[in-house]
Amino acid sequence: MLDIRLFREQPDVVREGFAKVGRDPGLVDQVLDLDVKRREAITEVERLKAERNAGSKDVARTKDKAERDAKIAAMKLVGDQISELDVQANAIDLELNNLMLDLPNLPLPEVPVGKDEHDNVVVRVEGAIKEADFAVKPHWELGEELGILDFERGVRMSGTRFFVMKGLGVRLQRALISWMIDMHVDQHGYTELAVPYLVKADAMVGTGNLPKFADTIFHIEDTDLWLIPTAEVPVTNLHREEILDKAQLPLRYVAHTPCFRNEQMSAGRDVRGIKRLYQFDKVEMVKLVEPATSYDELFSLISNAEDVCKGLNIPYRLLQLCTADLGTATVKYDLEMWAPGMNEWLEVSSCGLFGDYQSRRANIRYRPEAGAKPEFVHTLNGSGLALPRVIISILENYQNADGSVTIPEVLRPYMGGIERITKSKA
RNA sequence: GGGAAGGUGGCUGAGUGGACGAAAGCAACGGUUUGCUAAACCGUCGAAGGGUCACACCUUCCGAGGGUUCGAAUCCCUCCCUUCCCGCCA
Repeated sequence: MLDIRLFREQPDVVREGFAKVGRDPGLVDQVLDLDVKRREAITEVERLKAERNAGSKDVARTKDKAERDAKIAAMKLVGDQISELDVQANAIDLELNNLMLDLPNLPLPEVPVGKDEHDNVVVRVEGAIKEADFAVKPHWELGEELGILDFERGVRMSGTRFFVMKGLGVRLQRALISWMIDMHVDQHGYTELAVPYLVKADAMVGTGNLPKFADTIFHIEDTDLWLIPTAEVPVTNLHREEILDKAQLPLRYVAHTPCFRNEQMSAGRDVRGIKRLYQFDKVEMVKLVEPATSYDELFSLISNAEDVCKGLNIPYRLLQLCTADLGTATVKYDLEMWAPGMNEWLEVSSCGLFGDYQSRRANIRYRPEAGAKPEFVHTLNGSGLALPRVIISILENYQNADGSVTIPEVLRPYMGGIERITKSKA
């Protein structure tokens, strides 16, 4: 959510930002109009309430019965007016609030303006793509042959976009999770969290998933619980409604969770393999920081995610997303790993700086110094990394001519020293 | 799920219809004193919104939402949460 003062003081800045992300700049005027109406209503209601408060105190002091009754009668009238106007004021307030919750964040000036993902900018490519001297198989073929991916049975029990992982496939995923989290904790200074996978609507509103993106997340019927689409939701909301000490910042958290996404893409797109699923595992990094440091924190976040790619020794590239792809961030970079079997770059991380957009919604503040007014923190998050896609990249980059897959060296200590996945030993 | 007791400011904790945004203590912050540390003393010390150049000032908030009343932290209703006991279960 944006600061209403920005609309009052610099409406053109907001209009320009909305235009860049493809939203109607006229929304600014809707906000301003409601803001004026809201303040008029509040002023009037408050005037009446002040009158009633004074009048009620006067009643308490009045001893004469007749005089007292007259004053009570007069205040009753004021009370009736208040209840009437209160209803109006609340309606305006609600309308404004709903509108504000629906509005996007503003992109930073440097973000390239674009219409869709084709306008994202490749910042750099790291690692060389090796040409194999055999036909590289896509992971779904390789995984089924090795007996570590089972699509048929996953679909039978849960439907399309679900799968089952077996044997060394699961072991590989577990190894990745442990290795990545250990790296972020031991080398990058994050604190590990285990969080709920179901959260209340308020938490979803806090991170911006509700109300706007309700059709992309799963809701548990007859409850106020929603399945998290990413650990970003419970982790960012960890400190909702809190005023933090400056000394606590920056807070850096890492958590592994499953992620549930009600993908609304066209039928038939990305249906093969484990690229796009209704449920997948991810290691996520989240930071709550002082505004002045947030931009630097974004680049250290990206670098933390890159260290995972580097450790696995898989080619990857860094993309700066254009205004069409920002989601609710002010600026965002993606990491994409090369998948030679699918012959495409796979998004394995999305690192965004959200400014105070989320903290304002979730009401997460800090006190810049003792006695000072609380201010909103800045929030950031980035995958570190998304598992099924990293597994795709490992299977496809580390496959051998005989159909086996070599385990990346960094993961071997987490897999009991196993060096490769073969058909007979999967 | 059943029973009991509770939810008040950063924390502890008074307050059962009228000057209560809320006693007191702790913590924090500023100052005085002191050779240093500590202690003592004095003062400040919740949030949101409106308003103001800035103050002043006004409104709201005592788990949440309704209700009663001229007036609610205080009375009534519903819900949520916490703790303990019982049941159930990993």
